[in-house]
This record gives sequence, C-alpha cells and structure tokens, in this order.
Amino acid sequence: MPDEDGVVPKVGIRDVARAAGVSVTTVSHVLNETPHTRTSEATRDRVRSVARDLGYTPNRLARGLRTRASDMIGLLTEEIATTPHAGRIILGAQEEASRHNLTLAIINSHLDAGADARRADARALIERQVDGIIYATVFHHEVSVPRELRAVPAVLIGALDRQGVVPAVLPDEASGAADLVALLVDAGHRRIAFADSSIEVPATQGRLVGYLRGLEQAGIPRDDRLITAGVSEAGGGYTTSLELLDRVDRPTAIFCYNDRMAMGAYRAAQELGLRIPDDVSIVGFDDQAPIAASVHPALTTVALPHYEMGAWAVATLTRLIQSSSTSWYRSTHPTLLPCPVVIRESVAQNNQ
Amino acid sequence: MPDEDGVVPKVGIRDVARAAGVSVTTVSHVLNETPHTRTSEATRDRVRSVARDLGYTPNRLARGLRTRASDMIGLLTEEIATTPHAGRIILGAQEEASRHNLTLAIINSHLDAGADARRADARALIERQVDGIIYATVFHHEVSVPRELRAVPAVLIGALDRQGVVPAVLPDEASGAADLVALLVDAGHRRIAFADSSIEVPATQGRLVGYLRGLEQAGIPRDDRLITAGVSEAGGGYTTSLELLDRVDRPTAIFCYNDRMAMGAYRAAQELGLRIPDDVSIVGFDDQAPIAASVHPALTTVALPHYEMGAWAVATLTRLIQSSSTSWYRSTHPTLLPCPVVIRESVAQNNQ
DNA sequence: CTGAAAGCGCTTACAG
DNA sequence: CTGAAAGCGCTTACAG
Repeated sequence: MPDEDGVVPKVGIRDVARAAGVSVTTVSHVLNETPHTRTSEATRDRVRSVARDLGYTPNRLARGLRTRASDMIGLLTEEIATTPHAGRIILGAQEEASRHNLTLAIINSHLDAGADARRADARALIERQVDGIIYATVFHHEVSVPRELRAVPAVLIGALDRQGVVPAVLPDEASGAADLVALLVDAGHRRIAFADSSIEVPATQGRLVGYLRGLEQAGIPRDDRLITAGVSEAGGGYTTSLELLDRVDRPTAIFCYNDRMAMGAYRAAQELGLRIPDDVSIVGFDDQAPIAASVHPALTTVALPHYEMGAWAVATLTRLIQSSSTSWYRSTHPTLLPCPVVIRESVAQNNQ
Repeated sequence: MPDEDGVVPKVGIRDVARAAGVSVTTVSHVLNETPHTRTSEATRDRVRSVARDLGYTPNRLARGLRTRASDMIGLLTEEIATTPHAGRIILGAQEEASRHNLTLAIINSHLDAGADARRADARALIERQVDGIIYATVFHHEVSVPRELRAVPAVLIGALDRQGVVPAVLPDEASGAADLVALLVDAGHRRIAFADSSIEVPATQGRLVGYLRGLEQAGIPRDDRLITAGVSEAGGGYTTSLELLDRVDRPTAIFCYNDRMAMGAYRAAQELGLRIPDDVSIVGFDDQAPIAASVHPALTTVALPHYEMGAWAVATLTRLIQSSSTSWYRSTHPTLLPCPVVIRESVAQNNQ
C-alpha cells in the first residue's frame, strides 16, 4: 500500500517470506508450483495469501537473470508497421506470446536503413536477452539474415533465408490464386484475365503461378493476351482493365493482382457502362480491410494470413527454444499458410 | 566465436576484464562512459577493442536489475492492432523509444475482455519492470485507468482519464474539421453538408463541433437540414448522400464523417450523374491509407496523427520517468495534436 | 517438508 | 587512475 507520498514500497520475495514466516526458497517453490516439491497445504495457503495481501509482484528481470530465460520474444519488423494489415502480424504474434506467458518486444527497421542498422536492431534485442527472434519482412524476397540472429533461435515471416537454414513462413499465394480461379470457373467463366503487377516482387510470381495452375486444373488453355501488367495501384488496374474490357472478345472476369488494382478495374468497368458483376466479374487479392468491404459491390478477394503467420512464428519459436537442441533447424522447407478466399459480391454466374 | 557445436559461449563483462587485464569496474566505466571517471586513454582503447574482439554483448537484464531501470516501455493497446492505421501508433512509439535507447514491450487487450483482463495485462508489464506504460485505445472515451497503472508512470493515447490525473494525448479533431470546412469555404462553398456518423463515439463530437466552428468562422449560418447521420460505413455515406444530393437546393460540398462514408458518397454522386468534384465536392476524414489515395478522384481528407501520438507518448513518458518526482502528474489538460488536411482532388471551386 | 547459501551479470559507492 | 566487494531479486542444487 502507498505511503503518504504515494510511493509504493516494492515488496520482494523476502518480504513475503518474512511475513509468512518461511524461507524465500519455500515462497519461490509455492508461487512457482515447482514440481517435485512437497510443501504442506497449510504453508502453501499462507504463502499465497500473504503474497496477495502484500501485493507481491515478482520481478521477472531477476528471474530471467537467474534462469537465463527472459521469456521475451523479439519481433524485428522491416518497414512492416507501415504496411496496411501488418498490425495483424504483430497481433497474432502478441496473442500467441501471451498464451505462452511470453512478452513481445518489437523493433522496426526501415527498409532503406541497410544491413548495419538491421544488425544493430537485432543486437539490441539480444542485449535484452530475448529467447528468440522473429524477423518479419513486407515482401518475401530472400534475405540474408543478420548473423546476430544465429546467436538465438529465429524464424522468418514473409521471407526466405538465403542460406536456407532459418525456418520461414509464407502465405500460400499460389493456392489462394488457384482457388480464386476455381471459384470463377465454377461460376462459368472461361475467359479470365489476370491484371498482374508490373513491379517485381515474389508475390507476383505466386499469384501468377496460381492463376495459371487454376486455369490448367480447369482445362482452360493459357492465353497470354489475357495476361496484362500495370502499376499495382488503382491507376494501373484502371488502365489495364480499360484496355481489357474494350476488346470485342473481352474477358468475362478479371483477376486483379491486388485490391487496389481492383478498385481501378471497377472504375474502368463503370466508364464503359459495364455492370459488376453482371457484365463482368472482378476479383482482387489481399482483402485490404477498408477497401474490399467498402467498394460497391463488395469485392470478392483472397485474404493474407497475417495473424496466422504471427502466431505461427511465436509457436514455432517456443518449440525451438524448448527443444534447446544445438541444431535448432531441421527442415529448410518454408511453411505455407493458406490464403482463404473471401466471397463477397463481385462475382456472378457467367451465361455467355 | 562458435565452437564446433555451434554454441556461442556467452562472454560476460568479467571475460572482457580478464582479457584486457583490468577490473570489471573499469570495463563497466569505460563501456558506459560513466561521467566523473578518468581512465587512461590507453586503457579505454584496450577495453573497447577487447570487448569488440570478444563480441561482448552487455546483458541488459542484469543491468536493469542493478540500476532498477529496465529501459523498457510497456505499450498496452486496446483492440488497437486490429484497427487500420493503428500500426502507426506502434511505429511512432517504437521509433521514439529507439531514439532514447528504450525497448517497447507490447500487449494487446481485447475490447470485450473486461477490466480484469486489462489489469492482468498491466501487471504482466509491471512484472517485466517496465519504466512506464502507455495505454492506447481506439476511441477516446473516458476510461478508468487500471489501478496497477498507478504504480508506474503512465500516459494515455486516444482516451481521457476519468480521474483526470494521467496525461493524455488526443487528435485535435475539431480543428482538423474546422480547417477542412475553411478549405471548402475558400473554394467558394457555402452549402456544405455534414454526413455525420450515427454511432456515438467522442470523435463524432469533435468533428461535428469542428464543422460548426468552421461555418461560424466563415459567417455561414448553421442549417440543420444539412446535417445528416448514417452508419459510419460506405453504405451510410451512400444513403445519406443520395438523399442530400437529390434535393433541389443540394449542397455543393459534402463533408463525410470518415473516408469510408466518403466512398459511399462517391457512389451516390455517380448514380445521380454528378461529377466529383465539378458538380459536388466531397471530403472525408481519417486519411485511411488505401482508400483515400485509391478512389477516383483521390479524396481530400484529414489525417489522424497516429505516429505523432505514439511518439508523444514515449517522449512524455521518458520525461516523467526522468523527473522521478513523486507526483508525476501536473497538468490534467489533454494534449491535442493537429490533424493535417491532406489535399487531393475531390474539392473544386464552386461557381454557383 | 523446509532452509542456507551460491550465483545469474551487471553497477556503484568506497577505498586506495 | 584503478579495483575489491556488496547487492539488485530471484532460482536451485544441496543438505538436513
């Protein structure tokens, strides 16, 4: 309880021990429920109630120093907090951490900060004695993992380790894209365009691959005239869709690389007097929170498993930490997490 | 360097001391650049180079235990990581923390988790010995701050302390709204509608107040027929704008409560064959990342100072921590941070 | 069933 | 200018 200054005198384990008339050893055993330690029920009750009455709060710093486990996970993000939806990676990691009684310490590195800054950030986390580090990037390019990450168990989100030794998790963009195509095919579409992004990120590969796989699985021959590319913003989707929809044999559906491009496609369709989805179906990718649900008609798209990747990373890390094996890493195969199709209103049956 | 097992033997301050042929005291002084401590230049150089060669990484846990300062700030968010843009609060806090050589530990509480869960979360942070806590909420309702927050310096983001004792920072929504109205007035508009949100959050108050203040400053009489309310989603903006724009004396500009409602207003205008901004100007609020820039024409709106609030919180907290005064809190006035108008293309000169 | 004591890796008066 | 030693608040063999 606060004294008249409002200062709360910190009560430590020895205060509890003294007040309960036992040793600190016993207090520690009781409060931590140390296995293989038999303490009389009476003593345990007394210790617990004294601890509560005194408002004892264990000092996890001291505990960590002694046990050599800080129970903290470091999350190193690369420009990710700026990205929409990235908050869900943090959220997934945080909630999984809470489930394991771990705390998440985060540091954000700027993309353009360079390798040195990133290494310094990793070091800062290691100085905190984090038990493991999650390194999350925006695009899943291959990264050379800062070598400080070798000092501690680590996992990657959205990136591949060039040395192929650090476990990684990625969205299964190809399957998501293929599923989306299947949805279109099921609705009777066969002339499905792919409005790709012209910028070179690995995600492009995945989505294009999935698009092609989807066609193949439906027995629809690839038609390169239906594959276009533009800036991965609304503007790019507009330009590219305008051209696509102005053809005599225009596609009955457009699969846009992302939701922003889909917004542009909406506008193109509108200007051409085509109704969505009756005259043309449009789908996107990303399930970007405010866009996909706010456009009219609401956009059918594919969601990225941000939350799940964050949770996966912490779960995997705790396993690595517990195994405490010298060789943390077995599999070099990245884990692919499903990208679920989110059905809204921008796809209609095709009757042509 | 790793031995053959890949295990990196932890090097501590005593290893450095031994290798440099000095005491740990000296190593500590040199590495921390302790003031009022004169160590020969030669010794300092030797210590530093030995530390570097050995790859010495100070253990901040041990340091914290000794100095009673963990150099960690706890960020307690309330459902915030789910909110678009909330990442920027975390980012602002994180970057400001880095500047002070502090690390951010985050925990997210669910809105519906209740006061007990929130208190447990605060306690978890305090067990980590955080030097201060930031409590960030989505809507700035008044909150009763968990009493564990009294044990440590704390600041509020986006909320007011019911007891009026914890420093708080809020977006100056009223001024932002007034500025937006001023922009419209400068463009010659006088019949400016306000498509308010029908849900009751304090932000509504601020924006409405700002709208009215803006009119007043321009000498435009308040016209309640121009103030409507709808669901604060695209659908609400659509319905409400449709009605507004269908009047004979329709407004020349619509100020939407948020960007999502503005998207609905866009659709209403389109359906009525009104061009934006030539026939009607539309503005929003929030500057929601993917929406405002992706709609056509790009939306003029007001940005929320998320990043700045995060940075403010950490900066203020460090000041409170350093002052180490028993009575941390002086001012009960919340700090209001400006909401800058972001001019894009949805406002045109009115010539009626 | 319970406790005395060492030690985790640092910092910091204090002494020389 | 430099160092020996105490101590931050815990946990954990070990002994009884």
